[in-house]
Amino acid sequence: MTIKATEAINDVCEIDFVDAEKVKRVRQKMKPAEAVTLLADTFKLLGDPTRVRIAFALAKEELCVCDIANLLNVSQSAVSHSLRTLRQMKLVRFRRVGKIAYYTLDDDHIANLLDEGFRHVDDLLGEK
Amino acid sequence: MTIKATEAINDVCEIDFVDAEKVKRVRQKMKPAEAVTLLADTFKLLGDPTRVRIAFALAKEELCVCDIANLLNVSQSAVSHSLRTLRQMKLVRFRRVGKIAYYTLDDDHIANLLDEGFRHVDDLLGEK
DNA sequence: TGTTCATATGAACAGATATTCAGATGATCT
DNA sequence: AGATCATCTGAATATCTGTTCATATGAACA
Repeated sequence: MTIKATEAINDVCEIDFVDAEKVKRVRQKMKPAEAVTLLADTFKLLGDPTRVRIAFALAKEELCVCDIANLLNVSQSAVSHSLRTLRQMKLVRFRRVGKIAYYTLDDDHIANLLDEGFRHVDDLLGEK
Repeated sequence: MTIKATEAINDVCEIDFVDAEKVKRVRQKMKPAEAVTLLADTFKLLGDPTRVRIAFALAKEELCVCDIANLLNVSQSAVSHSLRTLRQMKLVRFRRVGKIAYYTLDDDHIANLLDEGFRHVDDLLGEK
């Protein structure tokens, strides 16, 4: 049994699938494009050392913009920009007390992602 | 008790910490720069829909380049480029059988990251 | 009201990135 | 050896991204 591969993209090998059954099985498990895009956007957000550090710090304590900037030795503007994108993607949330804005992680999943991620890199760094 | 903030970056508010104790506590918990950079690079790698789909598919089955390209409807060249970066960062591993290269996830942590990530976005998408 | 302070924001620039294209490599088969 | 096939790779390009700079906002306080 063979299945002709799509020819929409000319660079794709125009042969039959190497293992059509396997591909079929995987295809059924794939997530909808909407979820994939959203997940990629979430990872992309964490794909920056400054934002990783911000998120990690906020996983430990609720912090205001100014303290984050000082803690990480990054300009207030840069922190604010980062926090906005993190906010837009619902990774962090904040409450305002007077002129001070206190930020926290909005979601336990994010703390879990960071933990699992650090476990991964610790393994990598430990291998040497 | 007050601690004078660093003045290295002029945009940072040059005031004392809003909560010096809290900042001190967090600072002690922060991860070394090396680990942070590596983690950010890992997230960055997953911050792309194509690579999320590749990694997710490889979490389910071992697949060759050609089948991945056909499955995801992406050019073989693009898949190969993506796989190389995933390989360099030790997210995937491959074995070669003749001319065919079979790829799998190199690390359970990555599958866990994807699972936790999809749980997060499913929550987000469910809220609407 | 005027000043100071914490935060937010828009524009702009430098550096990074994903994809495409063209061609290389190395394995299989005739 | 020559042809075909799967995969890899370098260069080029168009797009995106993080930071900075300058400025705006809006709260607190004198």
